[in-house]
Amino acid sequence: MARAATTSDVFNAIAEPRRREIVDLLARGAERDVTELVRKLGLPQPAVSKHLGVLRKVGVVAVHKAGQRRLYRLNPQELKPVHDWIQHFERFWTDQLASIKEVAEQKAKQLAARDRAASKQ
Amino acid sequence: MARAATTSDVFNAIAEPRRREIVDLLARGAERDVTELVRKLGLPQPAVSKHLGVLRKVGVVAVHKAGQRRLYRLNPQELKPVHDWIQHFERFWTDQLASIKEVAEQKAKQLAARDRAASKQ
DNA sequence: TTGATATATTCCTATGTGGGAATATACTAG
DNA sequence: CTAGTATATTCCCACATAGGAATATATCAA
Repeated sequence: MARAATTSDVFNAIAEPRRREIVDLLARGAERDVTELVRKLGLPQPAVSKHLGVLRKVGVVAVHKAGQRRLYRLNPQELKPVHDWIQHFERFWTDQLASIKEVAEQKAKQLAARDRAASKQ
Repeated sequence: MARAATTSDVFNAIAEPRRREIVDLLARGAERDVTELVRKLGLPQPAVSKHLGVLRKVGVVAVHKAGQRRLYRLNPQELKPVHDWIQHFERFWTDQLASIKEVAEQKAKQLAARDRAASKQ
């Protein structure tokens, strides 16, 4: 099999940095039309339309027509699977802080013990 | 340009479901050797080794030799960029609960109003 | 109508994929 | 050393990309 399609799920869709930028832009504020996104991203318009197409297919963004423009908005609940998955690992970097502190304290104790042993000789 | 390499960053590395499974397995517990992962995943050994190679290159897992086996462990802090990015959208689904409730209440009001209007005719 | 603007689509190509199969490498036991 | 076990690597292929260029489609304005 080849690599999964970018449109196969959210994880594949957001693997592309430009698409994450688009999501970021749509998160901060209201709807935006394509021209606005083109300007902010500094990408050619067809590239932006294609990225929007991918995000549309996985449901991360939604469109509606407004005259000759198309207004895109974020559909944030479609990002939730990513959040749910990554959240399981949150404890690791919280615990990590604690364990780094612990290790440091252990080392300090060992050094102190060594010093005491050395001074006895 | 073609699609970015799976080894180019964490986002691309974890886009593959099997690799997320591997991460999940390594998250629940201690180090595991390849054979163990092969058994749990039900994949051919070369496939597992290749997935581990990708995760190694982006730093999500680390290996050390133990005799003829290689023990893999999770390197959770490398997942943090994903967490940091997705966390920005957390507010959306918290707010969403509130807004779903609101919408439901609005609809109920509208239905009630329509019923009242109908009964007046 | 015609011309301009906004957006999407199509065609192209270089590239990297994931799985299968086979093989290479490394280590261990006897 | 030899056989066996554990793991990685190589070669294959069908496939989907992302960007570029060109074009199609839709809507507006005059």
